[in-house]
Amino acid sequence: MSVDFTKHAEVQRKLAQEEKLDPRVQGLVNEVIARVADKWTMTILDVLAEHGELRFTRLSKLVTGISQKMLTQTLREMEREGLVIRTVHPVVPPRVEYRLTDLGLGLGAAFCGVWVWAEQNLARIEEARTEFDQRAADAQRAYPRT
Amino acid sequence: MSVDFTKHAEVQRKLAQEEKLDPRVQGLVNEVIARVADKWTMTILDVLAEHGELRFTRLSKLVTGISQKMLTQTLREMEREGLVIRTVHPVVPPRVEYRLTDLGLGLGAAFCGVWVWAEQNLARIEEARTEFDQRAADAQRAYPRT
DNA sequence: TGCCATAGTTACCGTTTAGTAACCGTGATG
DNA sequence: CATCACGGTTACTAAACGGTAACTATGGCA
Repeated sequence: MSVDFTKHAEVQRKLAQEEKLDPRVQGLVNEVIARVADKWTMTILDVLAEHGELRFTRLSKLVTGISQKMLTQTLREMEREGLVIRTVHPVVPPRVEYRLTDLGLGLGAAFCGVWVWAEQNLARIEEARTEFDQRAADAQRAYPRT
Repeated sequence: MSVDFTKHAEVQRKLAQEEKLDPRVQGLVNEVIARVADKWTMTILDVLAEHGELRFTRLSKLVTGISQKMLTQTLREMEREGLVIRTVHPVVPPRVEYRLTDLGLGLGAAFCGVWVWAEQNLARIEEARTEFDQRAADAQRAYPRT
């Protein structure tokens, strides 16, 4: 329940510093993050960080819920961004292996913090949600819509 | 160009550990991250971390490019997740202030790593992209579509 | 009387995204 | 000759996203 204001102040300083460094960069960084921080990309990053090198079918089983199409698509994008390396062995049936580049591993490490945050604060978020919804329902009862 | 394998191994251990902790959690965490890691949410988080407390109109000017609708919408979602606090002063014209909760500040801190990563690796990503596109163009020239 | 500012909400509509399911090539196998 | 495995690609469709513009409420002010 207590807050580490030292840490927060530090974060604020960091964020402010980056703003000052280069105003143009902000947009680019934001774009990169937006591109990289999507649902499937993060899950694939995680799975590849965990298992090292994986073939397409194996990957599709480990990334629960993804469709073949989205897996292909996301992997291509990640390859384009330089996050994964795609190795095709010219045999039949085809054998294609995917693994993270240094860049990909670095991103995995960076995301680790968010991952940990999410894990640690799951309960708090769910709590906040039900509380919010409760307040919304109360307001609804007080001022019902037409 | 060199790789810090120590760090990477560490990351892999961390990620693996978390997997083991609770398989159900993975889905939940992923959902939370997916919800939180969108373009506007991150930008707003950033701006609020930098400026502390802001009114609606001021916020809309600092978050360049956002429409009134999306700002309202995103702020409501963030409030629901417990990331921001919305304070309404019952005066006229209305005065509404937004600021981050501890949870929001914590998320900002966690994302800081990703932010730094993106900033540091911008060049490498752009490089990877042009390289990829070049290879794609070459392949295209070698095997033109019908 | 009419207009201002603030912080929204709502209706409408085009764009983007993601999922389903079918199809493709190839060589080995039955 | 037909089927399977593997790693895709493609067409179709439903849902979500996000932008514009108009509308809301309220008290103060000219």
